[in-house]
Amino acid sequence: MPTRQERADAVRNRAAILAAAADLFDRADATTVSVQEIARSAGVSKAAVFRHFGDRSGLIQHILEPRAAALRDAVTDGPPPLGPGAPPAAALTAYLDALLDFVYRNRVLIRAFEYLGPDAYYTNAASRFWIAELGRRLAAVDPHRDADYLAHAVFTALRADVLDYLHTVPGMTRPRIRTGLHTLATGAPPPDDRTPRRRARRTSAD
Amino acid sequence: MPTRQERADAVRNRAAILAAAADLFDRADATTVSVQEIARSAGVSKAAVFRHFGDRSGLIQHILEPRAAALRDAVTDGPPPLGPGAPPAAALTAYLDALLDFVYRNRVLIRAFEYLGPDAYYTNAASRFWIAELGRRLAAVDPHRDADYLAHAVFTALRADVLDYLHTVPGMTRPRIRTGLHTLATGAPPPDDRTPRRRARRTSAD
DNA sequence: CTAGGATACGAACCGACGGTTCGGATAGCA
DNA sequence: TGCTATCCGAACCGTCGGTTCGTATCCTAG
Repeated sequence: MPTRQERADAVRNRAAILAAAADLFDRADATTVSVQEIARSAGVSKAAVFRHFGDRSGLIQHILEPRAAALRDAVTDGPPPLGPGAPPAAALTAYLDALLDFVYRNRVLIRAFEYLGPDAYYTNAASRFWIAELGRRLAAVDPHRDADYLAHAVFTALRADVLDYLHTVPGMTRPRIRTGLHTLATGAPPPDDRTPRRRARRTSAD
Repeated sequence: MPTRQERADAVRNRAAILAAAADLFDRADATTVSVQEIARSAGVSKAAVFRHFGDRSGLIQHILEPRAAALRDAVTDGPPPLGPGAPPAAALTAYLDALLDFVYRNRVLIRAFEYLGPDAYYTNAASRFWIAELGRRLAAVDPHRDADYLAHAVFTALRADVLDYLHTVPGMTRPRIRTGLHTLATGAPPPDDRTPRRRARRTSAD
């Protein structure tokens, strides 16, 4: 029994919801966007949103997934150093840079996801993949450290809310965060680091 | 004009609310405890809770503050190595241990606080104090690293939700987290570390 | 082209949330 | 004892994520 073709209005509405949601999530503070708003912005009833995506979490995942797929492909099948085959140190550097970039570009959406529930950020399939891969690359660089713990710690430092906070409140620039992140993961700045060396940097007198 | 003495029932109710809230928060998942529940458990109306503490955030802070005060005093005025006067490495080790212990003991309450809002965890006065002190001790140990960034990263690794997750999902023990945390902060395990050395530790086959 | 059954639609509804309003009870003070 | 500032709880508010259900729409078989 062949499944009936999907109704045209259903296809249209789902696309409209996705577009409206992506737009609203990317624009505003993620936690303040209600499903009601998204539905209204898409010209659709709230029930339609829940029918298509199950719940708020499903909607967010549907927007985030295609964006994450590109990075995942580059990591598993792309050319080195991000893809497989590069020497461990270069592989780790490229991976950290790619993750930082990805989280930063999608930070509002990821924050919405983090905010879903206590462990939502860590226990979803995508994050588990990133963490496992991070652990592998860390272990390849230095098998003496506890790569599993370190992977979780570094991944935590990559949380969207953390990056957002570091950027807006203490005003840390992205290169500085990048340097700090690499230092955290490897004990040394990345090879091409351009941030000035500093001794006993003092907190700015604010 | 001398202020009238506070009404006895007001004093009684405030104490009852604090006790009930502390109990509920310590017991259950922090994010699921509603003000309604607290009020009912204290034998008081919901309005009474808001009258005494302003809002949910105020209530949580009122419970957390006295617990934090003890640690803060030990850090600023207590005997070394937690208090001032110890050599930098010992001061940092003691501080990390004290923070880890404090967060772990009060993790449910702190999670409730973290959950209040996006930057609530970092921007409140107490956290700013812990982060600044952490930065100072980190800088004293190694002035070459970016102590300000590192302080934020280590403090993030000390978030209650992170510790809770590490403990319950990947099943990391507290000594292991402690070792990882010290390694993160200093590049080496704490001097009295007892966790077995491991090379290329593999993720358990789950 | 049309009839009919599947399917998606939105309006109305649900319980619970944090927070507010307000008239009435009550405790402190003279 | 009586006045009054204070504190009380019941009822209410708008909004949230999520569900129910009668109806309108769309695909498809004849």
